[in-house]
Amino acid sequence: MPVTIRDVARASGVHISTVSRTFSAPHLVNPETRVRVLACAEDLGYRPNRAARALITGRTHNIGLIIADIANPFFPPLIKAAESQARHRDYHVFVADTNEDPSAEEELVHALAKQVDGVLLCSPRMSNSLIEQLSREVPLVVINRQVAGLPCVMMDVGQGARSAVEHLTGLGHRRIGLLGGPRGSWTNREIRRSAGAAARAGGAELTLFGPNPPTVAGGGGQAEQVRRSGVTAVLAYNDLMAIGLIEGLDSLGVRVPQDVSVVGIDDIALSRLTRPKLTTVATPTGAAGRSAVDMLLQQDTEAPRRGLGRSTASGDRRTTAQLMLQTELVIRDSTGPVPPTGRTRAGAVSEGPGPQRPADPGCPRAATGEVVAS
Amino acid sequence: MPVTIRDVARASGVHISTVSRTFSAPHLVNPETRVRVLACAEDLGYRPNRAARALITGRTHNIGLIIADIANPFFPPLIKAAESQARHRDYHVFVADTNEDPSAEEELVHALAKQVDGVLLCSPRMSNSLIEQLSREVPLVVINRQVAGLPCVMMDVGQGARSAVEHLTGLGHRRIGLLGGPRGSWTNREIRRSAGAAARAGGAELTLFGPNPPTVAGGGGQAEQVRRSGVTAVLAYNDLMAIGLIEGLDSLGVRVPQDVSVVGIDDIALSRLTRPKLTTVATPTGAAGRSAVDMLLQQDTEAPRRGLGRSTASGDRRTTAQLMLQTELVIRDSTGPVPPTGRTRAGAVSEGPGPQRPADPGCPRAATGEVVAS
DNA sequence: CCCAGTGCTGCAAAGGTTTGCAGTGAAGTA
DNA sequence: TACTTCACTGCAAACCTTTGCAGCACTGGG
Repeated sequence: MPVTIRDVARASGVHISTVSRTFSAPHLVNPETRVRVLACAEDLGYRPNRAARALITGRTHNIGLIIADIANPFFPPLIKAAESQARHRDYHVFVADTNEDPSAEEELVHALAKQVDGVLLCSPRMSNSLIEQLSREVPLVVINRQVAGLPCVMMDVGQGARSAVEHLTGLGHRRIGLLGGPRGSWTNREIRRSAGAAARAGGAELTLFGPNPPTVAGGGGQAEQVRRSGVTAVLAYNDLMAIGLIEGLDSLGVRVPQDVSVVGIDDIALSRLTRPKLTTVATPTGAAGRSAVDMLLQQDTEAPRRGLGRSTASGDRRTTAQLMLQTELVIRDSTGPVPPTGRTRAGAVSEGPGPQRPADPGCPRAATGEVVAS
Repeated sequence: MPVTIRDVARASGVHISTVSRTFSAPHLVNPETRVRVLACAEDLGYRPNRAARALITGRTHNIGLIIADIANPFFPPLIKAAESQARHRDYHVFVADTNEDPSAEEELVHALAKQVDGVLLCSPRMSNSLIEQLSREVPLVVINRQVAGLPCVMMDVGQGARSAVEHLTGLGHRRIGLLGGPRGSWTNREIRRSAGAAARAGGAELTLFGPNPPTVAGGGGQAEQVRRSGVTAVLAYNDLMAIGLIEGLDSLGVRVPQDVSVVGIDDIALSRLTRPKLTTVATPTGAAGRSAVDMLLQQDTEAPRRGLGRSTASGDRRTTAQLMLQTELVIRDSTGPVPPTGRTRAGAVSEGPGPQRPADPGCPRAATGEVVAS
């Protein structure tokens, strides 16, 4: 039923190789023949079978993009940017979602392996060693994570976290919470490290809440703990969690930013729509998507799949680029000066009663929180 | 460099067909041989080439999912549901985004055609005839649209629009705006038709604003026109536009729902996070994704790709299922009674000065809006 | 002793395409 | 005329699997 190159050859009275060339190297075939073949192909509705073509050329002109959670609005801009960049270079992007599940990630890399020319691994949750192993099966570019020997594009979320914490200490906050993200996240480790250092430098104490799923619910679920801990400001793993936390605090009667300041990370579109508008660390997601595609395609054209280049197994560790993109703190309405009644060690000046803090049931230090730095 | 079945055969001292069977029909090979082959395969890191396998079996175990705009939070739940359903049946889903561009849709169907066993076309913007034509190239299931002769899963957005308008007329609104979606959208036509009928039945006048891109910006861009038109309530093509409209109205000093009521469609997660919480028509996106996968896979198993079944060209139009899923109005905080000072024809009782309407510069009727029904 | 059956494995064709090489005929050159 | 060049086209191998069929060595029954 499906029409093949053979049908077209028969219909137009030429050999299949001529039909093939009509599509993949038109300048090699006589113009007259070409139009005839093209006409027949059009007639029959022939389309070259891309799978069969890939089998022999070793090129699919597809890119796989594996995403931890497509429902997180952080990713769509990255996806769009990658797609647009790929389109310019005549590639298609296939996206797959893993539900934050490491085993699904591995599974998907295998599934994609021979159907794409390379895979963009976005915020992977699996182990470094597994990633390295998979990279022998198909060219990989890792986004939002650093793994040695592989091309990576990262966002300098450490710098962002530092700026955020400095912003908070600058506002007088001395007891800051860190709303942690998912286990296994490189970004999470970076944030934690840098925020810890910045807090120490600013004379503040950092309390960790987590790990949590990086979702609105994940943020909201810690509202009670945050309230009880007595922190006056929180840096969240991402905007979604920050928004969830604000929601949760709100329903507990804690106002943002009057009672507690909250800052997110990512600067998703949504962060401009909530009330209060979210102070957050903007990450260059579009640039990340574009760069990742570029790096993959460059690596791909450098290393011909077939024929020469029979890379001498060892010792040709290509100079794998690792790209670090800058982030930027965007100050909006969810952060403010430390509340007058807040028990900050630095002894913020009390300016009268001010807004009433919610009841604090005798648990002035971290409730479930672990003190990371002080 | 890539290790093939031949390498494994050589290493384990058997014929390639035995290796093949070890993976695709293990019960046909001697247990001893099997473990030896498996060991060698493991050793060499062999993975069957899915593209080559697909070439001969005619099955890829992949499903393509083409989405109009991945950044629209309406889609992720559908994608997730489809993926999970597919996973249960041992299929993978590849998602592709078209940026609401009809030509990208066609392009993508071709690109996916031979690399998947079928394609789910979600909210397509191309013409019916083109869709039918493409369906001869690869099995198709259409979501959010009705096209004759093809399996479709739709949401009864007409019923939803009707409920929404009835809700509004029940609140006393007699001048209702319809914030239209993108050109070429089946959903848009359905909404318009049903909303028009419901308005007529309720004695209300319906004013159309649009078409617009189905985004926050698309909704916000009509805020000025909506204000000038004098409508007291608006039904938006989707939640995103509703939210954008609310934002836009807010910055014009028009309050929702006191001055104008707004209802969206889709019930995306975001609609519970905005202030005011959005009244909207909930659409069963998860069920749609699951059903679409089921329909595709059923159709796929019915029709063996190779060998028998050589369908007699005409006359075997399989009874193509068309599924209509129910929708439901969710009343939250963005709708309220018609404002006392509103110039409604039904003559709502004036209850004193009430909230001041914004200045209306002598343009009491539809500004750019087209009256659809009255 | 023959035959059928069983359990496993090898053989080779098939799937749709690309591509190096060789062959064709015609035109151009000496 | 003979030789080269040129533009085009056909041939066949190759890519990596799967799978129907046949062959093999045994076993057990008649």
